Amino acid sequence: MTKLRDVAKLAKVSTATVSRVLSNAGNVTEKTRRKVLAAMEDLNYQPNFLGRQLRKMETKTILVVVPDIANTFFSKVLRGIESVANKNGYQVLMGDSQNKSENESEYLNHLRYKQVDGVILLTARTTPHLVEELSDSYPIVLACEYLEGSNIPTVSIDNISSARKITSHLIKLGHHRIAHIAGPKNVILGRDRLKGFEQALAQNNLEIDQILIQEGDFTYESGYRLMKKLLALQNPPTAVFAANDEMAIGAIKAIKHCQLSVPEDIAVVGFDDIQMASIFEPELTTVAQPTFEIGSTAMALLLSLMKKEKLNMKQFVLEEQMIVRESCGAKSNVIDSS
Amino acid sequence: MTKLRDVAKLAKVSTATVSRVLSNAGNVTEKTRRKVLAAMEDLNYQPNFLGRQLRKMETKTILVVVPDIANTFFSKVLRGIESVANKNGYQVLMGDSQNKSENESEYLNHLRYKQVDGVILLTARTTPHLVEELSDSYPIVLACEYLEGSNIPTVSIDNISSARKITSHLIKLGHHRIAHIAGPKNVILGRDRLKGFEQALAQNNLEIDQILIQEGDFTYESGYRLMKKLLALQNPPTAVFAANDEMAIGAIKAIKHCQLSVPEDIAVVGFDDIQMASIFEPELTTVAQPTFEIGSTAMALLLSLMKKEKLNMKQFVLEEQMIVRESCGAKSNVIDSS
DNA sequence: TTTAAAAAAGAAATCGATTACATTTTTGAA
DNA sequence: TTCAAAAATGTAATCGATTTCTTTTTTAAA
Repeated sequence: MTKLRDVAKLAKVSTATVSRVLSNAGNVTEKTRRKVLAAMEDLNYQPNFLGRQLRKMETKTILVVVPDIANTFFSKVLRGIESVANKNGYQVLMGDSQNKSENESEYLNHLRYKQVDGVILLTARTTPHLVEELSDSYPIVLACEYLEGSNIPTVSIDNISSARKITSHLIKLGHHRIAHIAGPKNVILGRDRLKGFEQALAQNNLEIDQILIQEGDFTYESGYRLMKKLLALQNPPTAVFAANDEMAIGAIKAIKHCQLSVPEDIAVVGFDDIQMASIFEPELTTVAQPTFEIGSTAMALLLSLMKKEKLNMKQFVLEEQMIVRESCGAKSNVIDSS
Repeated sequence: MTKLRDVAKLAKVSTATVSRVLSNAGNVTEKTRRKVLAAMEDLNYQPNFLGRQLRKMETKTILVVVPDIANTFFSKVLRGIESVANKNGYQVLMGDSQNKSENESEYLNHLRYKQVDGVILLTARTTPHLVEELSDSYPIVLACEYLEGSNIPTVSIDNISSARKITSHLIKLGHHRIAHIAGPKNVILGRDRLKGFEQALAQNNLEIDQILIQEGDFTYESGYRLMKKLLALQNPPTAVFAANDEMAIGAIKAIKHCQLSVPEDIAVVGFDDIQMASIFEPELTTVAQPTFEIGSTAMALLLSLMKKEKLNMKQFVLEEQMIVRESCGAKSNVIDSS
């Protein structure tokens, strides 16, 4: 490994001068600059980042912690993050927490150890306490999920109101007995979407039947399993709101396996608008989050944080959009009523 | 930031002793050890990795470069990598090259700059030259893809033979006019699967009609678009082999949109066995790669490389498995003939 | 030509931990 | 008790680049 000092020696200048050439800092004659560049070329010199990072105490790298890389929803958020990061000279690294809070905390240590300059959490299952504590000293942004009653910079949509809207949509279509395949109770998204679901029922004076609320874990399998359970009820639901698209697809699959059809026998709606939502049959009615924008906003926020800028706004709630497709039966309804 | 020196001062020992306690190096009395640990506790000391890394010239981190995180196939390989990595005290970071070779090269620079100890490439679109060159000096393992005529450590399946097998399967089912929606020509996987396809035709004395070979880019959209093109032919194919599941699903969708059905009118098979392959309707006949094992083997290989162990075997070809489901029509055939 | 200001270049400290080597302390056999 | 070997601890160099502080050189106005 040739190092800066070797370049300096060959070019017959000091290490300081080489460093100045390296960082384009100015105050270097064109003549010396050429001499140094030639020496670098000669020795095929590559600066060692560890040295630079140690001195500058920065890595120009940020870490994104994802709960589950297999979930394509997050990949779009990542694209948003990367687009802003790269424009600003930052590298993006990903860590997959695999839905385990231990892994999440593990990744957060990268901050303590100065391995990355900042972190965007697409999941906040770690003890809120830890995130709060770290957030005091290091740049952290939460995206998609958030921490209740916390002041940590956050970018997300209003999950409660979106869930309320899509549930109301089912109610408007004439359903009274609506089930909810919920997300995990320990995840804020799960709790919020449940809350929105319950609010919609309450607003329409519908009773909340606890047996119709089943807690899944955002996977296809749990959607399938819980739907089977709901179908086995004496009085099964006529509509189901699943807390994400994967579970919704699982639910539809379960319904089909019972020789029933969607939306004719049971209407199903999901949440997230993953790619499969528009490919699967029936096409899924769901809530589309502005994924790319969530990512880019989060990264912009993180940049401000890293620059220690004064923030006049730390929490962003972006607009979501309900996308009506086939699985809720609205379209066939429209045709019927026309 | 409290540093090692502060701990040493508080514990009234030398920095060397603190370092020894930190690394459990032994040669420290239990008494001093306690004193040091107490001081660390007191100051809430967290070692700075940059310092350690610079000195030891290692980061205990490896980087996995993925061509497209949105493709769930890779997430399973990643799980295999992580499982072995974590057992050996390595952190896994991911970089998404977004199918661009510039990004790929960019990520490879992490090696030069000593930001990671090793790299696993799940994509090798960069100029072979660059990878070859880096591979001389740094630990690099290729997984899934490989470089022709290269000696770089690699873990993959035999794409040519798998493609040949699944094409032969279609031929055995009675198809003579089989199309291939290929992967990109500049990706070895694309070329290999095409080669296998052609071999199968040749072995069965079927003519290769170039119009039936369409080059896609592994995305759903390209599968859809190219299938539409194939359907518009005067003499369309009766079966299609798509080089991956996403394109296969796109193709099926296109067929359905033309009021035709799969497999009755046209049989379709894919490659990879992503989760959607068994959820989508009709369920996809495809080739299942041992994803987890590819990942774990690649990581094990990388570990040996990083330890500079002598390798008696550098290239691994793992067993794949053809999974026959509905989309090829074999099952309905079986029922017919029974 | 002189001289003050500006620009260029160099010397050496620094970032934080590790470690080779040196020194001190402890151990235990003679 | 003595003393050599082993164990514990300390000192200071080191990893590679950046940066502060000086010193030297250049520039340009007087």
